[in-house]
Amino acid sequence: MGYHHGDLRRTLLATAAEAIAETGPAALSLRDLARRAGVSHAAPAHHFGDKLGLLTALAIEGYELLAEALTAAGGDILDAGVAYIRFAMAHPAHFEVMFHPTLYREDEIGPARDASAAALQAGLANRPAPELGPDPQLTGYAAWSIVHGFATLALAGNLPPEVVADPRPVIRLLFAK
Amino acid sequence: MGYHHGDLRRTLLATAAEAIAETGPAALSLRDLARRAGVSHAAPAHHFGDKLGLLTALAIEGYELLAEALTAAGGDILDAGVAYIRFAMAHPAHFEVMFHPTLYREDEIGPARDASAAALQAGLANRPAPELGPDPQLTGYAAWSIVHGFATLALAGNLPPEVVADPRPVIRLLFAK
DNA sequence: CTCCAATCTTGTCAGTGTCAAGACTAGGGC
DNA sequence: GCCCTAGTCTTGACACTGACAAGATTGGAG
Repeated sequence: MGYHHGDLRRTLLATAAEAIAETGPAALSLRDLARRAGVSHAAPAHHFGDKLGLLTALAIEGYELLAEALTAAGGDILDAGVAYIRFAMAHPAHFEVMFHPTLYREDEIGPARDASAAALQAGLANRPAPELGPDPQLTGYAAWSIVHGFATLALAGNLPPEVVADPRPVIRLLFAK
Repeated sequence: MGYHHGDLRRTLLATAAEAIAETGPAALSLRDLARRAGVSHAAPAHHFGDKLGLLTALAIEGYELLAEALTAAGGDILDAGVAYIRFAMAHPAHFEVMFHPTLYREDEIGPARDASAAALQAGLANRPAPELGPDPQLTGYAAWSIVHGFATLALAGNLPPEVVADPRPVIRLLFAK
């Protein structure tokens, strides 16, 4: 740990994720983050420039984590779907920010975003052709929609716990013949 | 048009919806709304109490609009799904707020919310039994997930315009045998 | 005509994001 | 050993925001 604080950047990102998970991005306060980290109110600015910068960094981190989770899930699209939902539940703040472009600078997240997209499409490609239907691309959007919607609804508290606990049966309905 | 402004309440809600649709809920400013409406900075407080109050009113309005749209769509669940997505695209700010409980007071939206839920379940009940699968409730969550996910992804700019233009083929994939 | 309740204004306060300027620290070149 | 530069953090300031209190204005009921 280097100087006064050492890994302030990491600490701020982690604390921001906590705060957002509890009270949402709208209530996020840089000064509050600084207080929790024990630094002055202007310290965050040095690492992230401004608030958008911090949220941009969070979004990038989120896309990287998602890409990892998806590739770790292997080639099966069902497992990828479950991994997608688990990621959202495990990192609600990242997930929240990632899909709200007004919260960050979209032009800075390119590479990280592409990595996630590639991981998603890879999962789709490994699926047997008959299950993909006549238009595989449409099936891809349907799959993304169902897991994304499931995750979003679960995070907002709109799905009962027992359903959230095992998303597999719900996802399977899209591919069941 | 009663007093100085007349229907300030309605104007503020409409302007808030515009502002949120453009820059997101986090950037919403009561003082800015007041300026746009041509009233003093404290005028909104009288109608909504505080910021949460305004967003709560928006959420209620959203649930009412959604309930209307769903019942107007008739008994078919495919049409209901399309109506759900069209509602989200037509009223992005309402939709955004409705599904972010940290933005408003959940204990004040009961009735409006129940009306929407009832309209949704009615659509599901009118569906022929074989399409609902072994567990109709799970199918309901799957249907909700796919249309909600589709709407959310579309609003965040993650779906190509031609797919958004006609969501039907994507939704149909869930029920196609 | 009076009075009242609803609506809006003015004034104020603490809290926030951002910028500018300066202070401190670590580590490398001499 | 010493300096000096780049990176890190602090201090101070400013405009803006949400919220509160107190007062002004208005339309309408009686």
